[in-house]
Amino acid sequence: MRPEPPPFKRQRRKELRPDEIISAALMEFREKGYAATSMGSIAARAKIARSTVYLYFPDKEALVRQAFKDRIAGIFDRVQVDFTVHDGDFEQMFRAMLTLIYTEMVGSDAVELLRILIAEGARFPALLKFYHETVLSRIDAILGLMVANGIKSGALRPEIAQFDRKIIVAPVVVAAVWQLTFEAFDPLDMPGYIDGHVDLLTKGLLMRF
Amino acid sequence: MRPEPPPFKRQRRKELRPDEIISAALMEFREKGYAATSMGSIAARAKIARSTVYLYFPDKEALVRQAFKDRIAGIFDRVQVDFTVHDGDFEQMFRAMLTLIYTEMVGSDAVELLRILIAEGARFPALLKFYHETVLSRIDAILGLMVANGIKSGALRPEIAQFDRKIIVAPVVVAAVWQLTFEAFDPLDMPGYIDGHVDLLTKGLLMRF
DNA sequence: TGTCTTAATGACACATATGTCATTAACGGG
DNA sequence: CCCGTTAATGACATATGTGTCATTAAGACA
Repeated sequence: MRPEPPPFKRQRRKELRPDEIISAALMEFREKGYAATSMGSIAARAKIARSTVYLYFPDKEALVRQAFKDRIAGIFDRVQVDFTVHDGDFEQMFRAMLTLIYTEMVGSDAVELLRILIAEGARFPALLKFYHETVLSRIDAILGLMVANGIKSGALRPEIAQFDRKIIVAPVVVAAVWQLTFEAFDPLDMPGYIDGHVDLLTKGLLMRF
Repeated sequence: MRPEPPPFKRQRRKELRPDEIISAALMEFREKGYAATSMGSIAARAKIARSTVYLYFPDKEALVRQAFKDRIAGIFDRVQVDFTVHDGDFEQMFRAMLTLIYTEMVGSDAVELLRILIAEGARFPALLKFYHETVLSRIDAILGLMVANGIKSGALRPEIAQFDRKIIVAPVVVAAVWQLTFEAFDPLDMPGYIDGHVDLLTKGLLMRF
């Protein structure tokens, strides 16, 4: 893809290559999309020969699978807060939890994973399943505990137990999708957006008195 | 892509071809994704020669642009309800409006447009702009009027005027994204989902008394 | 039925991608 | 300092896609 004017001295670094290749790949995916990105352009971005990529990943699919595992593992490494215990102030807790999700999901490179998932998921059921199990069902489990505790303590309306909990975090997903599409020419006011989200949730979910 | 065993009699139908080609293209896009779909496979699906496609569309980008215009125009042809006037029962009206959006957006082929938008939008700003202007800003305008009227009549909390109105319809987008990804192995209970959405909205948006 | 317009086609020249494998050279251990 | 292991490379064979254009034949009209 690029001519590389000076013939660099070739370097041997077995351990670092996989990460370098994955980073290069994610950058290419963002610019051209997964399907339109070639192994050649990934190699060029990583400053190695195309055949070197095949030394570490049998094909593009294996590469993207590893990218998912790495990035998602990174998120869960950074986030280990327990939101199932709370002091009763649900507005405060919602805000803290949502701000965290917004930061980790919308404001990081991980949004790119969502794009790949939506764009190519139909071709890679394994990727869908992995994301579903490692991210979605974990978030849903946390939300489920939160809701159950909130209902038991009398802070939340009992009807909420019946809800599909995706509704609660839906605005986060929308913010992520917005980031992937219209953000460039119609940017989101994130603080105001979060305020609106929290306000809707608390006034909607909290027991009226 | 396909050998076509019997040599069909070639047919001349200038007027019908564009629609046939677009339909074939959308089916291919759903199965393989936009970027991975070739003009050849579109032609094969439409049962015409590959070069015939170029007779009607200069390239794949022009084809997808026309597909967007056609499908979106179709939606607005079918939907001409005015939600800005209402009888004061906001829960009823929310349900009616949301059910309509769910039907037209999530339950139809139009979801596929959303997938293309998310997957390829970065490469086609014109497509993003078109969708933003023809779909999103229209829906937002309707929501804006609804909210303004609701506040004026005392049915809705005044704070809502400050909200980003994307928050109100966010669960619809999430349902659409779900349809494009996890629906196959973790299907959404749509009626229950809509109930939850409406419940959250009304209890959250309506003036408490 | 014969003729004309033009929609439809098949083939060409070119471009880009993939996966493999024999060859090359980086660099650490003796 | 040399030498062996093996990471890295470049080239090959193959496959798939694009856009163009001269040729073919469908079907309307006289």
